[in-house]
Amino acid sequence: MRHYSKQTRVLAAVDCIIFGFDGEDIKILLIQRGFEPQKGSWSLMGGFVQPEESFEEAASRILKQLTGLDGVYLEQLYAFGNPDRDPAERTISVAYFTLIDIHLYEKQLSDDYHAEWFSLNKIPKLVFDHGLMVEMAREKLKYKAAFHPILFELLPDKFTIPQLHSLYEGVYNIELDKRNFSRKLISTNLLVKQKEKEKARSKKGAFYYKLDKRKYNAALNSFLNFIPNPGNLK
Amino acid sequence: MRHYSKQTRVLAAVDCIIFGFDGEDIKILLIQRGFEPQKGSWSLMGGFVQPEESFEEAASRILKQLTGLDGVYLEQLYAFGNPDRDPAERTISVAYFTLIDIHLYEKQLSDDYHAEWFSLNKIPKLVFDHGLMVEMAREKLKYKAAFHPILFELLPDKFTIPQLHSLYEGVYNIELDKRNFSRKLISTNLLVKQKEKEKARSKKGAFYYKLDKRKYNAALNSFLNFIPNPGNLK
DNA sequence: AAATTTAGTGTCAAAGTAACACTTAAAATG
DNA sequence: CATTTTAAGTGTTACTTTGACACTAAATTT
Repeated sequence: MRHYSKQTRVLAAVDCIIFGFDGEDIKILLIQRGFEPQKGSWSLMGGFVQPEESFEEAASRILKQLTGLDGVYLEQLYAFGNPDRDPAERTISVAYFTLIDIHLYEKQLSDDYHAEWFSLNKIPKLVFDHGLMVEMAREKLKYKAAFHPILFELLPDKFTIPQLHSLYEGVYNIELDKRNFSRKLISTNLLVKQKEKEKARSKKGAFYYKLDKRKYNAALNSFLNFIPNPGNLK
Repeated sequence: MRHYSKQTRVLAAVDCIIFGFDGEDIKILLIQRGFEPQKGSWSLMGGFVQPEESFEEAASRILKQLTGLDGVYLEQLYAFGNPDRDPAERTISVAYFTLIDIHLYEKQLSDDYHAEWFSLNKIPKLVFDHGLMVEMAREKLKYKAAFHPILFELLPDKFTIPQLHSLYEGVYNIELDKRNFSRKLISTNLLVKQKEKEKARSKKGAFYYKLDKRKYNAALNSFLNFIPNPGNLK
């Protein structure tokens, strides 16, 4: 079998933008880089693609390494390939964005990486082009969540409508009328009301809901419309 | 400067899915592969990323090589990285999809590549994973064009509403009511009516329109809604 | 002059959207 | 135990958007 002998080869990496929601703010999980160059700087979790791996497998492996979680929402964001993006050697990176239930992470926590959650408006300076990756991931999250019910991935199994409400307000950084929001949510028919209430957040307590998994999986690929005047996203 | 000496390197390529519209059908431009493996098979136009190039620069260069065109609509589609996608040697490929005015191409034509336009429903078997790339590009075109006015990139400077109408019907493979379609189009305020008519397509002739470039550039990033019941795209 | 072909336009009912305010449940307070 | 506090939960209305639908107008061909 012939090879393309005259072409130069490059390193291939993946980096993960990991989103979580603690009930107050949208956050992303960052680590302190453990090796040179720029050891000690804040960075996305990433790693090199191994010889037998696809990009997606590499991203899953890296995600599992850091969070202990399997089977989380994972979507390719963009391939970054500027020749000088890593000063050490030409390295292309395929960025993946992932949505996890932050509480599951807390349970699985095995902190070999000095990982920390950062609110989106308090992201520290990041290595290489990771700042750009985060920015693009944010945009994509906004864009996609305006039409597809992906933000449920950030919530636990049981959640309340007020929780969802703050989540959407946080992602879009706007206020949403709770009556219209609630009506829209209910009318998707994705939610199944539970009998128990969540009592931590308020005196009255709010009913828990669960996702109807079957309908949810179908709805992931259809167009809902969660955001009024989606106007100028991305 | 330290290097990541233990990691394996891979080849990096870009491939272009080039869409055009001849007034009848949506087509893509394919070439006959000029080198092994699979020399002579139909393939997307592609090439290796050079040491000083970003992905986007590589895609522009390759596009220019084949079509002679500069400054065309170009958007990253997806990074393909399965270990065995190229049997010769591990090669990752970043696919770009591009929209060109097919008539400009005809003028610039310099056929060193045995390039041919193929209607979307008559795509031949393609090398490697190029068939998958084309499929994803189609999906993305549908998805994006449902909300953003990108299909104008496929038309010449002056175009008629009936032309636009067939274009949209072709992309979505549905019939669109021309009254509603026309109303929607006009109400975007992106179109400027010209005084001349196009007379080739019909006896009565249809007025030409041009894009209001300023409004168009703004509108590329906003949400319009060209397709009734976008229902289940992608 | 008549026929053919495609461009271009208007109405109306239904659905969806956004704006808006009060009631209710439960705990905390005095 | 009565009152206060806090956040949950719910309905109405005007407006806009959508989709279904059919006729007239312009120009060429016969």
